[in-house]
Amino acid sequence: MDSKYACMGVNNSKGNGLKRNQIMIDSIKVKKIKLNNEIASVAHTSKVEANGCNNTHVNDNMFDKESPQDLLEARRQLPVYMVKKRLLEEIKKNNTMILIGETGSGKTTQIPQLIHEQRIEGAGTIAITQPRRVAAITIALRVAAEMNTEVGSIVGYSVRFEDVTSPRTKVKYLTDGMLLREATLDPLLKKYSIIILDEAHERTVSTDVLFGIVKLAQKERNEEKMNPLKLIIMSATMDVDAFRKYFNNCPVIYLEGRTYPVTIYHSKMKQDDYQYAAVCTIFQLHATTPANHDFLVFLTGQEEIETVMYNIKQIAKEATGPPIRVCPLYAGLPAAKQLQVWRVVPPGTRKIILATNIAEASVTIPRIKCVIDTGVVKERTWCGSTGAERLMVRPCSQAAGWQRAGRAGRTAPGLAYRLYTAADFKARHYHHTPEIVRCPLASTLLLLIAAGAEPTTFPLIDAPPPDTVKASLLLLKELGAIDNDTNPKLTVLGKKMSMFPIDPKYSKILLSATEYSCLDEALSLVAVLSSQNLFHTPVYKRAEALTAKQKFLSPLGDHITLLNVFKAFCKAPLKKQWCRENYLNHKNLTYACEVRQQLLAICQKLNMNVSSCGQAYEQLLKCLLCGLFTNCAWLRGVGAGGRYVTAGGTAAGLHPSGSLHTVRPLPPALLYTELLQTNRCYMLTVSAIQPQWLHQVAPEYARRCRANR
DNA sequence: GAGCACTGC
Repeated sequence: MDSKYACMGVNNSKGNGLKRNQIMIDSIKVKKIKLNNEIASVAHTSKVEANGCNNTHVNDNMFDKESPQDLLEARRQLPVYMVKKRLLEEIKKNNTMILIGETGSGKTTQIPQLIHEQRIEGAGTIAITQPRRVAAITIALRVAAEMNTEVGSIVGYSVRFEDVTSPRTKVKYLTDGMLLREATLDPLLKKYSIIILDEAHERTVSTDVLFGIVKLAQKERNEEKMNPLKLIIMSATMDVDAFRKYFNNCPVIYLEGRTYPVTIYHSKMKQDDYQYAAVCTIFQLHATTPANHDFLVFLTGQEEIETVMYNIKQIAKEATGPPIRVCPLYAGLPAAKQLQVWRVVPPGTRKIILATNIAEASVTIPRIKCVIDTGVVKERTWCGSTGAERLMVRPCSQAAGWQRAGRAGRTAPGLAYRLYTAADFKARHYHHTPEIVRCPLASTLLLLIAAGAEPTTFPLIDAPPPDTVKASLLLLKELGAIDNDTNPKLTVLGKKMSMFPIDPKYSKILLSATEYSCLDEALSLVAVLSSQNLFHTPVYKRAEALTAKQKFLSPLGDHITLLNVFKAFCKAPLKKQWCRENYLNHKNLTYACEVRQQLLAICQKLNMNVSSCGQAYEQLLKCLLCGLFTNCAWLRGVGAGGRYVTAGGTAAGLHPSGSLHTVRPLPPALLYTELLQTNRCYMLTVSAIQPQWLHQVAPEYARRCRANR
């Protein structure tokens, strides 16, 4: 092996016949955990990878090939199946428990089935939450196949836009966000007798809030002598001490997983340029390893991936070794291009996948032999005082490092090259900071208040900064959703706002739209604003992409431009082709259409009149201001040197990618959707407004703004 | 005249 790398613990396989995963040998976490019940310690070298994987890429045919006998045999091979008797005893005995199961233990697919076979759930339903919709869907399909039943009957799933359950459903997989939505209608979650929160270590805002919801529901149902609620917290690896403390020292059970050993190499020296180090490592390995070894390289974003891809292609022309197929993989990539990653390459060709952390947990790529881990991740941070967002490249956590390395051991033993030193790795945080302490909280708080909780006393494992809570409550007060910001109660408007699965600023826009006779347009625009970027701009086709965008541009600003794109998409007969020609993201536009339908259904339920403002866009912009009035900026100075200042006093510029960037004279006042902090502070998705509109739309806020300015 | 990771309702 190249001397650039120091090898860590390669020969740690135990002599007792247990071929343990290299990742688990570094047994920090096993030692750290004080186990109440060490139930299972089963390891296998079976040729079949456990099917309990939580992050399967969608594949409709995946489950059809196996006969019921095959399925049963596969189930029996799973570590969790081997210890089912003791596990079930523990589940019956304890009302709350934490279950730590490594990848491949089968916990997600088997435990709900085992519980149901024993009818432990009684008259209620078993809910199993997942952070991602693909996971909820594919696991439900798998479990239905294993139980030899149709999905939607005994086994079902519920995700946004899709509810495949029936009154008969006893095992229900759903996204954590979906269960949270259900909690606003029924905070005691009465229809469930057992709730399993899976992938708890990911610490999404929804899971963190659900912890509190289910804890309170369990307590209250107990006190009111209602049907009891059993809780199981499941996770791969996690900060068990914090979780145990939170759940009153409940028992912890450890289940061993089943993955293949991955040998980890660390860089001996600190690397100053991880991109360069990645390219060097790729070609060193390329020259020395067989062509059928696929590489997976973790990078931080689209631009970086495109640059590295370009460099690889240039160097490959002169390098020795087999032919190379490079595949980019990031969320913003159109779906058709993403699929290249799963396509089989001709024999003798090496596949090199350049991915963001989408490949860390969200999708699984088979046959990866080598992982090259740059050790960095792009993370969104949010500045509460200015409201600006920032994307920063930072070192990833140890947990992420293990997760990335593990991607090489899914189907066979693998190798992982870390482009940072072992000392660097050890110095890192074990986990990343939970999302709830670093994001805006207005929508979460509105949901909590709607679910009858008190925001100030609600139990959370990690409390968000008090300033963030205060600012978010103030915003809800200003939007008219709550009556006061110390002991908040929902107003009539707030009750309606909480019914929409979108940012409260956006639901306020919709609820104001009837007044401006523009609900038709507002629905489209809010749907687009709630989706991801509609424009696809590859670095090397920037000019073409810009030209294509011209025909949608509106001099009024980005909001009307987005509306033009959306309207044109709805009319286009051949949507996929049309999107390709116009450098637009078909997936995100389709998603926006689905969101619009959902929002429309809620508006109809509220008896709102869907009228159109036609070309009278001033109406629409005033309506936008009803929800976004805290996002105004005013011109300071004149001419090209004109600068804008936000209500919070932050100096901000027009982003060059926006529709208003070249418009002169500069509008005296602007409405922006987001603030982005890079080298400078930029306003994103901006429209021009008349300064007096703010006084018409939000007089109280306008007065306070003026007083502060 | 710059550059946006990933989820979810």
